[in-house]
Amino acid sequence: MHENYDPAAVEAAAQADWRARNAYRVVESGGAKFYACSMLPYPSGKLHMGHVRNYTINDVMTRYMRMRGFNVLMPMGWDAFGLPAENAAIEQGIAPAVWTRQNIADMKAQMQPLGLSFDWSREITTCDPDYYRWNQWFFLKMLECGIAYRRTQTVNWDPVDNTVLANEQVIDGRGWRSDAVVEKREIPGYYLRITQYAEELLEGVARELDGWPDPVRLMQANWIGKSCGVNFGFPYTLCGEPQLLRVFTTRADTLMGVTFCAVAPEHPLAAHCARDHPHLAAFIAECKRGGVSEAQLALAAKQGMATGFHVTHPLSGERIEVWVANYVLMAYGEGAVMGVPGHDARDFAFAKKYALPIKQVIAVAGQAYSTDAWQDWYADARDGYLVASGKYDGMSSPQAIDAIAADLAARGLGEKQTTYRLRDWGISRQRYWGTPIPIIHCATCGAVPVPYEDLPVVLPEDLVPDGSGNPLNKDERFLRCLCPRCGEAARRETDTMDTFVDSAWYYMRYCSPDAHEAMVDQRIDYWMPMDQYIGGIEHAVLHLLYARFWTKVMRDLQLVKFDEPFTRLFTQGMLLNECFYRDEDSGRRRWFYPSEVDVRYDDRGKPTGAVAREDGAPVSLGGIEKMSKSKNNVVEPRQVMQQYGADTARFFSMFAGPPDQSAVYSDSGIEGAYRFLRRLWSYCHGRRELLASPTAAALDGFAGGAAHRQLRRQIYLALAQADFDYRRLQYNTVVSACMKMLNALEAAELPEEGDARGATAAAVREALGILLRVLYPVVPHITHALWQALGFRAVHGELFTASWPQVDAHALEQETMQIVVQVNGKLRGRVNIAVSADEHAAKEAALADAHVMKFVGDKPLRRVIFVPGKLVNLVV
RNA sequence: GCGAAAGUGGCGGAAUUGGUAGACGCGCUGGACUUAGGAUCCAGUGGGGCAACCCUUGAGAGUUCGAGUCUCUCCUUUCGCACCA
Repeated sequence: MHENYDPAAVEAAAQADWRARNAYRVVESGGAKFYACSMLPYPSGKLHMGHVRNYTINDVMTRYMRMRGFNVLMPMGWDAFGLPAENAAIEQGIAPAVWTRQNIADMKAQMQPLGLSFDWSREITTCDPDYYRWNQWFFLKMLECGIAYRRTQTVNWDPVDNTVLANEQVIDGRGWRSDAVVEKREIPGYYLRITQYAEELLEGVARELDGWPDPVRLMQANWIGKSCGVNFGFPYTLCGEPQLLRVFTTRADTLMGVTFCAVAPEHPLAAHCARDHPHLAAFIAECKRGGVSEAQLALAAKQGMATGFHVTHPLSGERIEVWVANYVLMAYGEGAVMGVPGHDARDFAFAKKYALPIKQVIAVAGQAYSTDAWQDWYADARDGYLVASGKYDGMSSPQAIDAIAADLAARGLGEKQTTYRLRDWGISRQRYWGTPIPIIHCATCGAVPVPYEDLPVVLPEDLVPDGSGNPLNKDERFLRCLCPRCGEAARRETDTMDTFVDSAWYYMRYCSPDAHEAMVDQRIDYWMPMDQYIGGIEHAVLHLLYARFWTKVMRDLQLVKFDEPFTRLFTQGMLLNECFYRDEDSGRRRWFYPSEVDVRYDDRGKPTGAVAREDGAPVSLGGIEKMSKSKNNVVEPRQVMQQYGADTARFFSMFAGPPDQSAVYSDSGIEGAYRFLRRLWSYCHGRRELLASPTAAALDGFAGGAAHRQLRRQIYLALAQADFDYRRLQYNTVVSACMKMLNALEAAELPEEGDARGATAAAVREALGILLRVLYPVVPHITHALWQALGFRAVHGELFTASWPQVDAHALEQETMQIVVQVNGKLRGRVNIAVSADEHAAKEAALADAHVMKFVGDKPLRRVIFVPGKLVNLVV
């Protein structure tokens, strides 16, 4: 054993041992299984300190569960399709396939030294044909059963680059590369009918996902956005034919307050009215300009224009004018709304702007209604009753909704309906680097599915996008094919699938990555549903909802037997860093790397400012921010690992804060972690001879002195805390428990001579055996080395197969204990009493304390509260 | 605008869920050892006060023998949704 801790040597040796033993390869062999998985990363090529934290959380969890006896699966893969590879291709002229595979190799190489216990034999790369062929296969299955279908979609179109833009590529209504004004275009695409599962997805949130964080469940529920109301129509006549202008409302009770109707600019009735109305046509065109993102639409001012067209009120028979309004969404409900300015804040504002009549039909006792200004109670459906509504007068809102819905139904004009905010999932992307949609377009047969036996449709990997559209459209080798139905020459679909398709089911493929004949095989019954999924909160809605939907479709096609894929979900926090800047004379803001800055403190340790090392002149504190290149506050794991080793990086990232919250990187925190590991090493080095000496004293008959008993108690108390915190995934306090153990060991004054030597050796051996095992999941390398050097391996086998230490209840026992004495709830003293003491004995002990008596005085005792093991409170 | 979460020393954060607030670490102060140390070790470190004591978990109320923890009203920050009819 070397005297000094040398992380590089320790870590290389430990990893060599694990490799030689194939320590993390896992098979489906009986026993309780535990499947824990981190969301698969995009291979950007750079490993981030944030990755280190995320995967260490996963690794700590699984190493702990292995020690608890579980058969643990912890896989890793790559979300390898997507836009960044195409952007890199445009910038660097490299094929996305080459760029992506190189990045994967780089990232894997950076991950390796961290000592993560992945079973690499199950690695998945989503751009491999062996993987994405099952995207294609399942897509065809979904087409067969009607879950997948084709329809037109509205997209952002860049008329200069001739390409479709994602919402985030539209900046101020212009293409991010070309700067051309973006148009909306209608093009055909494939959709998945996730709305068919809306109710089940919502019920699952409420009933089955109790292992998920509440914010995520809430976000999913809001995203699905169920609302119950009435769908009905306003009759009108068009070219002599009776028609209905259908609307959806949750407030049918306000139907008698309707003073106008409003339709979306894309509504067919709007187009009809605009034919002889150039002003209206111009207004509609104006509304359709700009991006399609909803956030942009929401910021636009409410505008509308009357059409001059009228419909009939379904109950009163009044003539109601139809308006076109930009705040009505074609995609929600019927693309048309009834306007009730009296009881809807938005309609109220609209009516005020265009001088439309406002009619009160709901009253609340004690509240005065005025059309001058909006008040929140106008829209309240709880306390109101109907007025000016004919036969419905006096009803409560819920009663009126039922009565009005029944009357509409009786006239054949409407019915109660449940709608969802959730919309079908459009999976077509006019992009090259993705899974080809397995469809062939034939001039006579139309869109024909590729036969199953012809899968996979392989994506050519040698194309280099240049920014002007999808290169597949120019690749004749790919395009040319024969129609599977009529055998004539045909062309392949060039759209590819959304990358959310890849991530919707990859975690199932880990269970049987080598299954060549099927998407998944029977091994999935062993591993799934996953016990613990780990990922960022940013995936709270889309990815997790798509994965749940995909699972339910797989279940309905009898591929799997479970309803929900992820039993528990853990959302880990981000790693942030300080940043520093100086505004230069040129007006430019210069960001300093934290290592270029010295922070100054006053005598109390309060920071007083910071100066740049290069010139000693002050710099400003920019606060704590997400690590980003532009702010110069990125820390590369490589630097930390080279200087201090992987264990220090792991230890720091676990100790920095609770794993579910964001944490701040700090150099002194890294130093502190390194200091602890060095102390641990040197303590063990100092005790190696004691531990090597033969000892007759077995722990069973261990009767050592008070110092020995105190040490054992401290160690086991810390073990109990660590075990509790491992179970609730609070690894920062696990680390703190380990620090307490080492502090206790270092502080213990144990005899090392004569008869007591054996007892001391036994106590220290027991304590270190526990400490090394508790610390192992966090810092597996140094503990591996110390376990061997101190002779534990010879007795108990390898550390990575060791079992979790049990708390010895006997060691925690004590004869007397300190309890707190309160007088009127204020802390006034501490007394030692027997553990077995009852309330009476505790009271007597408390009253015997001089300091306590000072506060009790001769006042009569009104009440005594005794909490065994904690305190006694004297109420006077 | 709607919804959610969170505010604890100079800092990161503990407090096993109503029972000793500030564990553990960082930083800072003093000391020891040193040619030197930004290495290591020892001691101190929420605020006020000479002291007895008093105050202290964003602010204010409330429930309770007892509140960081529960309730209400504000304030601040972060996140999510964003015209959802």
